[in-house]
Amino acid sequence: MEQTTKQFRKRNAILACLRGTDVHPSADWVYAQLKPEYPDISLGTVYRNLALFKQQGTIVSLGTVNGVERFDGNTEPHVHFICTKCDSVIDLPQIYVPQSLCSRAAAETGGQVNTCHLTFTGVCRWCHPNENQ
Amino acid sequence: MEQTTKQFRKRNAILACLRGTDVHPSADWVYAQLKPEYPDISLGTVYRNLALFKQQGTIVSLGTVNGVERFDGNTEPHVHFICTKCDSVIDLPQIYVPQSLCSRAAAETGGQVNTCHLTFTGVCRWCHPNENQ
DNA sequence: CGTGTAAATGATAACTATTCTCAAATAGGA
DNA sequence: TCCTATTTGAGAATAGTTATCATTTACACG
Repeated sequence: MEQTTKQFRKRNAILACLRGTDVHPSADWVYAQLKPEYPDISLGTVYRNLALFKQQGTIVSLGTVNGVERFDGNTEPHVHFICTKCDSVIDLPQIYVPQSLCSRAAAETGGQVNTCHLTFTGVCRWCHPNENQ
Repeated sequence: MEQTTKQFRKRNAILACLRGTDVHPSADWVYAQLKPEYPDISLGTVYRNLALFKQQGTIVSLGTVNGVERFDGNTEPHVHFICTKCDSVIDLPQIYVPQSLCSRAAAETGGQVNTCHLTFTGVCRWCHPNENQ
């Protein structure tokens, strides 16, 4: 447990940053977040480690929102809402994709199904003109 | 109907190309597809018109697959499967997202829900090693 | 038939997110 | 303290997409 001393300080900070937020950040957001505490951190390091975590399955990619990739430290499958005005990504934790859909998808593709993403887009309550609260 | 004579020949060809395929193409694919018949077509024109159609709602964007945006001429909501090996996008026409999920999403966000995308990823039957047929 | 005007297009430059390169720094074991 | 493998920073390179601008085109009007 003393293993996490120095070698991976920045790497660990990147992972902690992802796990400590629910904004589903981009690489740039993580970079900006860590910059004050690690003034010499490089954007390349953020990209590198995000790619590593993604490949390990430690984090998950939500795909791109408005051209930039967004990540999620919560690897449990869950549903997302994307606001097309402010590009925020919000969890909808009370909505589940029925398991039956996944098994039917596997049957219908005839291949192998690994992930399942249900995503709604629209205008969030803070961007919506008629509901500013 | 003589309106479709010359002014929008390329524009119409782009739309027809999208509507006449089920590969959920990228801008580059459309460009390559039209190049033989329209040797002087420009990639910029393809991008421009795809953006126009998307804004009009004539076509729909599936988001990016491996960094490139993919489009669908079928604007009816339906479910997709993306193969992470060959990047093909396949319709799963027999699977529907329960309407109840959409209304619950609208309720839960407190905003306005416009679209709903259910996407599975995995390995398609042609890329899957144990099922090469 | 000409002419004028607005829209569409081609060529290419510009932009942006991301990846790659490589030398320097670092960690941790011998 | 030295050695080796890994991580990192800085910046170059890449790829997809968008913006620019002069040219072309369609079509309405005379």
